[in-house]
Amino acid sequence: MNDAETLDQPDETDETLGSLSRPGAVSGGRLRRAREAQILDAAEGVFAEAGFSGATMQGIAERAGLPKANLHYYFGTKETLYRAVLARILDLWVDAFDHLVPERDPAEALAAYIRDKMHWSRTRPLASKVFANEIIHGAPQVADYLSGKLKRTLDEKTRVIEGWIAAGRMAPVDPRHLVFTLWAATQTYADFEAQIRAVLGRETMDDDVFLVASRHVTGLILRGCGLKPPRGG
Amino acid sequence: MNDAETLDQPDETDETLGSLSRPGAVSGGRLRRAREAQILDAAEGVFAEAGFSGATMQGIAERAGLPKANLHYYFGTKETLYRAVLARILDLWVDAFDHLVPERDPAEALAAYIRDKMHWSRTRPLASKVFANEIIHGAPQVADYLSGKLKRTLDEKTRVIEGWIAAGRMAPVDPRHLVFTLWAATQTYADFEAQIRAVLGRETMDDDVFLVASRHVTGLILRGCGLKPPRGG
DNA sequence: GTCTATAATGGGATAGAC
DNA sequence: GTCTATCCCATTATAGAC
Repeated sequence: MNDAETLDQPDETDETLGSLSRPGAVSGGRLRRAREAQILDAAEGVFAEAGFSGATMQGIAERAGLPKANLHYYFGTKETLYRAVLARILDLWVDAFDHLVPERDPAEALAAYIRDKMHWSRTRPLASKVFANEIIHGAPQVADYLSGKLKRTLDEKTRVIEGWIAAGRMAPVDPRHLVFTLWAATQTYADFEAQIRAVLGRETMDDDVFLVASRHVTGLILRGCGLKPPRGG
Repeated sequence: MNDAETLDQPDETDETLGSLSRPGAVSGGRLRRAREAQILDAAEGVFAEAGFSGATMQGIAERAGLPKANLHYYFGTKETLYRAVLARILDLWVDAFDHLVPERDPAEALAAYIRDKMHWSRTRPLASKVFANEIIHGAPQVADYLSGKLKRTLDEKTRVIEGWIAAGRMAPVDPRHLVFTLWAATQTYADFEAQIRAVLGRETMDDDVFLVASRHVTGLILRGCGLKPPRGG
């Protein structure tokens, strides 16, 4: 199909999306890094709003304030640029799972995970949308990341949750499906923001919506797991 | 922007996507209806896999086993065909809310709603993906439906849930955000199926996955609402 | 490194025969 | 009503001047 194999680097410690700069380009150069970030920011927005096929290099160039040819100079092709955007998003999300460790109180750990995920939905909704779009269309670019690094992380966290359950510290919930629900319940405030705004009759997703949403998700999930919220929130 | 206004029919009883056949075409004709369904099925699949921009009329035609020009004969433009696909999906989903009525037991009502929604994720994942894609990209075609009919339905069901809470029949949960969580937790098994399969290490989403998923979502949400599952499920 | 101009492709839409 | 052949535009990518 496509060259998705080049994304998979099972021999390396980190199974991220791999080498994303052009073959001949050295990574250094403060100016280069700044230009790349400028282009990635613009691309994230356009890919989020239009999808991969709907996005145009011209549109990304205009949003970045650069001529179109510069994008090709820095990233070669539209697909490479798209993969670079995805890689940045995965880097962003990988850390939230660190809260789920055996020694921590389950209620505190889950509340912290929800807080972090809601934070990214609030501050980086465009990144979330690009990722959602990629998954809906069958994950052609990130399939190896999902079945590799992400699967191993989920397996590890599944054991943590099973440990909590075995110790009687929370109700017997399917750990993997609990995580699916956590992903869905938090990311919906970024991905489906248009629907939520519409049915709430709001022009914008303000802080107060996210405050209520965070309290709701935390309370509902923790009660669902037989836990009490750690704080008055 | 676009002609979204034509979708809004505030004076009619039903705020669906409105007249979707071509202006001159009479609706009758058994053969016509069959051909339209054939095209809509193919279009749903291609739009789900590729998005609106990524989908090609050629690809839809091949999937339907028809020449490309026939699609234009029946639906005029690509956008009209896309709107017809969306309209069919909304018709499909509108009924699940009927379970949430004041006189019914909250646990039974919510469990029935979850069951129906999981059923659609299981049997019509492509439809769910087309809708998800539309919302992620800002709901350009269904904005009026969301802020019209769907908002009114949600407002009505909010009052039902508030009634249950006021009567002490369930825990005090924000009704609207509860619905957002229900939508997210059920539709994720259709929309994010590629991710779920990848991290579960499965080639296909079989019945057993949906069985576990349904039990999980029902149990977690009902406990989160301070309710006990109505059956042994 | 940056930009203009252009080549090459792909796809939506339609004309017109049957 | 159905289908083939074709038009025309938008878009990716690149050549080559600066």
